[in-house]
Amino acid sequence: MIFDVSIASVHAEKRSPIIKSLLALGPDCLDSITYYCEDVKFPLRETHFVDLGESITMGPLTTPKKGREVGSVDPWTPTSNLKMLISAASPEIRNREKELSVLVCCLFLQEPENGEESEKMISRKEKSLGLLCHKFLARYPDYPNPALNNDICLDDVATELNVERRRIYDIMNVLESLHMVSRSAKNRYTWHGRTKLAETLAILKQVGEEHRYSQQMQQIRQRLVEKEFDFDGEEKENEVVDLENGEHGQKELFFVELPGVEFKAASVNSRKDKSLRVMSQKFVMLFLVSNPRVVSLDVAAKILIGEDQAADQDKNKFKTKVRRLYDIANVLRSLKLIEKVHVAEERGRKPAFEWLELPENLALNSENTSTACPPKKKGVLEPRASADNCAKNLFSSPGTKRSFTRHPSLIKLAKSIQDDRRKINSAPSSPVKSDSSVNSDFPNKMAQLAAICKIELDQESLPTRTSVEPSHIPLQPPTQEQAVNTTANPIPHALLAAQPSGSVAYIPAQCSPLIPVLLPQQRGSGPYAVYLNPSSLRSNPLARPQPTSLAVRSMTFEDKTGQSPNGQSAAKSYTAADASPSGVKRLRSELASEGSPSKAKRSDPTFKVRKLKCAIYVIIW
DNA sequence: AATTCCCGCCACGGG
DNA sequence: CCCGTGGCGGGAATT
Repeated sequence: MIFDVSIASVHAEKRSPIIKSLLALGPDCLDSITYYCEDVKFPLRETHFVDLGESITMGPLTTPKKGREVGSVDPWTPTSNLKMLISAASPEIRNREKELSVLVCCLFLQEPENGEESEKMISRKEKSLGLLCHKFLARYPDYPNPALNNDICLDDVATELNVERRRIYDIMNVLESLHMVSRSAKNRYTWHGRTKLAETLAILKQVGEEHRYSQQMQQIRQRLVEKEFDFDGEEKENEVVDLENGEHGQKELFFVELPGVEFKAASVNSRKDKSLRVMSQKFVMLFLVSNPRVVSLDVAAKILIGEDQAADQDKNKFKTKVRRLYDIANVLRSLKLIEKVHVAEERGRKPAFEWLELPENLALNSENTSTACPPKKKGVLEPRASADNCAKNLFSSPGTKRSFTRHPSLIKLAKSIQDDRRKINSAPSSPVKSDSSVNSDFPNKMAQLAAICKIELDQESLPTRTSVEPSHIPLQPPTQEQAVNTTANPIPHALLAAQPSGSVAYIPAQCSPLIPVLLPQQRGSGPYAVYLNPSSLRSNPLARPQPTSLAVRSMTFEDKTGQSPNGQSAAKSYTAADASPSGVKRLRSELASEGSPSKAKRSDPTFKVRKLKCAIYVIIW
């Protein structure tokens, strides 16, 4: 049996990391991967990967290449693989009953060391705007083919991501501020991805300079410093007045548009609104303009206020502004444009964000920029760059030249995916809800799970990201913003370099007990659970009962009591309603909006997992 | 206690 | 008046 490997509902362009991740697990690990189909066990490994192996060299998993790497790239380690993989997971999985489809999901759970606390820490994070944005972004390619249908229907998105509409607006607003999307009509957006990003940022930077944001920031910082350092006297005399001096008096900044992406529906161009959009743009400008590309929240908030409604008593205004900034920051963060850091200060630390350079910009503007082709990633990075490109080619649109032979079945696969995608995109999408909602929330669970895993990973593998104290300060006048820790990147390299990348030993050592998770019980060729065979990875005395798909199912969906069927407490499920006090409230409002036809039924059985270590999320069909 | 930021009420403007 | 938008701030969850 030959299986094609693909990652359902993750856009083709974003799949290669996942595939690479699988490959990087190493042959020995692949050996131990097993999948179950109707309780029948099949060996996985080569059947799946030989296929791809033809084009995607197994190189990465043989020689880690530990040498010097370019800073921005994660070292090629299982951990980073998993992280990539997880971040690429997406909720959108359409029913594809016709095709041979196998869903693979390996969940590595760590035994609850002392299982009591950490009971429900997931609830809030799992609803964060950043996470939501992640899920949203996974559905679309970074560089969409303009010829294709890149339509976005808010209703569909909201339904599929299982969130209130309101939240989608938040995301769309900041995406629009970067011209990653544009409103095409009511309830409709067009996806542009990152094709215009560099251009937009260039413009924003320019506008930012025109507005002298750099100077303004400097002033504010200055003020803050002396206010705090100088006997904290109350001489708050020097108002924010001179900020607006110059001919820019009250030259309110409106939405910065792009030549190409004008406002489509000639309706929306009113004044008042677009606040979030504009604020987002300003926020970004601050980064582009300030020299150490770090801006703290309060400074940003001050500037945004000062310019908006001049002469407005702060305090509450300030607080609100900061709230909005968090919102914006969260989506910028999931876009990987900024990252949270802290600036050192006498009074402890201040929250701040640091701009992350676009990989696009690293390659300068030495090539044609008109195509929809993503900028190459500079082969300098590492050997796996070739595999990367190749993987990309495997799934990208026809026409792109590829230097590898594409296996016939892969061609078919790629085509299939695209057809599928087309179908999805062109599906009727008025206020009509997705009919086949029977299984429509399964993907959500998957994504949720993966997302949760990601969070866990982020937290546990990057503990130094925000906690390191700056030991050196640039020679320039030490504005607080400059005292930023810059150790974030180097650390992982140092640590991980020590251990062989893609090492086989890593998995067993780190992720001991393995619990398979999922899945939906659709008839036909529904998804099936796959997991690493514990025995082959590590002799576990408490050898779990050989999980059948049934067992798996019950483990994740049928346990409402919070007690895992087979005595395991690693994975449970519960309904949103009984999960928290707020659930009651929500329930009520749900009932209130019952009548709305476009309102998706919010049954929200959420996974609760404790001590999640890492997860693999693969879909095969 | 401070920091984050989710949630959803409700206003606004177009149809 | 209805509905799509999205400003806004209470207050809960986290740190």
